[in-house]
Amino acid sequence: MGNADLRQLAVLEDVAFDDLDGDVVAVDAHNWLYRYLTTTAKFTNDNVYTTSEGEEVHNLIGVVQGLPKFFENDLTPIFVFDGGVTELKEAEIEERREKREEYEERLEEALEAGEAVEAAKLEARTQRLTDVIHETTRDLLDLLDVPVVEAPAEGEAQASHMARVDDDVDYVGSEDYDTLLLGAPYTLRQLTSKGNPELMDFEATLEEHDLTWEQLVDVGILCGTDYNDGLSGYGPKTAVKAVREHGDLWGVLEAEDAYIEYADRIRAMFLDPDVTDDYDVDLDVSPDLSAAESYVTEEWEIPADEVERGFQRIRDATEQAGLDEWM
DNA sequence: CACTTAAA
DNA sequence: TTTAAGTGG
Repeated sequence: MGNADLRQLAVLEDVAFDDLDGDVVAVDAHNWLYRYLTTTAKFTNDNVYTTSEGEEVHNLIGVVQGLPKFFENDLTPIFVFDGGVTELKEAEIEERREKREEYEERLEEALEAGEAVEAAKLEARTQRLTDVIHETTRDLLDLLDVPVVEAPAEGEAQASHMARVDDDVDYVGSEDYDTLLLGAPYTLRQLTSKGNPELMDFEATLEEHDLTWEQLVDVGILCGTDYNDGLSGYGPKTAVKAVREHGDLWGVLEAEDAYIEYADRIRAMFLDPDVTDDYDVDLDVSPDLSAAESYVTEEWEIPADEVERGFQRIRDATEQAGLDEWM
C-alpha cells in the first residue's frame, strides 16, 4: 500500500558525487531534517542535546553534519521549507499524531520501567519538527549563507516546480517518490547516506512505461498516495496496466465501479500544486563560519565536539573552493 | 521508507 | 508474480 510502490516503476541510476560538481539541488527541508533527527537521536542520550532551557535542538547537529557533503562536492543546496499545511493532508497528519501519541505513551512506560534501550528507540520515533527546530535551522542556514526558499504550501511541490522551470536548479533532493508525480525532472535520493546518491529520472520513467505525466499520477493515485488509500488489489503493475487500458483514472474507476474521494483534487495536488516563482536566491555561497559556530555552541549550548568536525569540513571545502578560483 | 514474510 | 501487512528505523 502506498508511495513506495512507485519505486518499482521509477527509473533509477547510481551517480557519483563527482557528476554533481557545480550543480544546484532544491532540497525538501522537512524531509532532509527528519532524516537527521531520526538518525542522530537514535543511539544517543537526548540530554546532550537539550539546552538549559529544555529546548531540543539536535537539528543543529544534523545541519552541521549534513551540510559538508554539499560543500565538499560543490553541490549547491537550496533548502525549501513548507508553508501552510494542505487540507487534504489532514488525514495523514492526524494519523501520524495518533501514532506519535502511542509511542509517547510507550516511551513513558519504558522510562518508568528503566528500559533504556527501548526508551531510546521510542524516543527516535517521537521526534517532531517543532517551531524551534524550524527557526533555528533557518537561522543557522542564514549564517552559513545557504539559500532558503519558503514554499506557499508543500515544500516538495515547490522544490519540484523549481527543478522543472528554473534553469538554475538541476535536481530536487528528497527521499520521497512523490517528486516523480510532481514532475520533478531529476530527483536525487540518498544525499544523506554513506554511498552514492541515486538519481530518479522523470522522463525516462514515463518512457519506460509509455505513460503521460497525467497517467503516471493516476497510477500513483490507484496505488495510494499521501492523500488517499488507493484501490484494493492495485499495486504498480496492475495500476499501469489498467491506466493504459482505460486511458485515465476515470476510465479505471468506471470499469471497476469504484470511487476515490477527492480524486480530482488529489490529481491537481500533483499536476497543478500551489507553488510560487516569487523567490530569489543567491547561489554564491560564502558562509560566516565563526558566527555559525558560536550560534550553535554558545547560543544553543551544543557541545563543541559534536560540531567541530562538521564546521572544519565546511571550512576546508570553502577554502579549497576559494583556491580553485585562482587556478 | 526499506525490508521481510504471508497470502493469493 | 504481485499485493498485503507487519516491523524496524
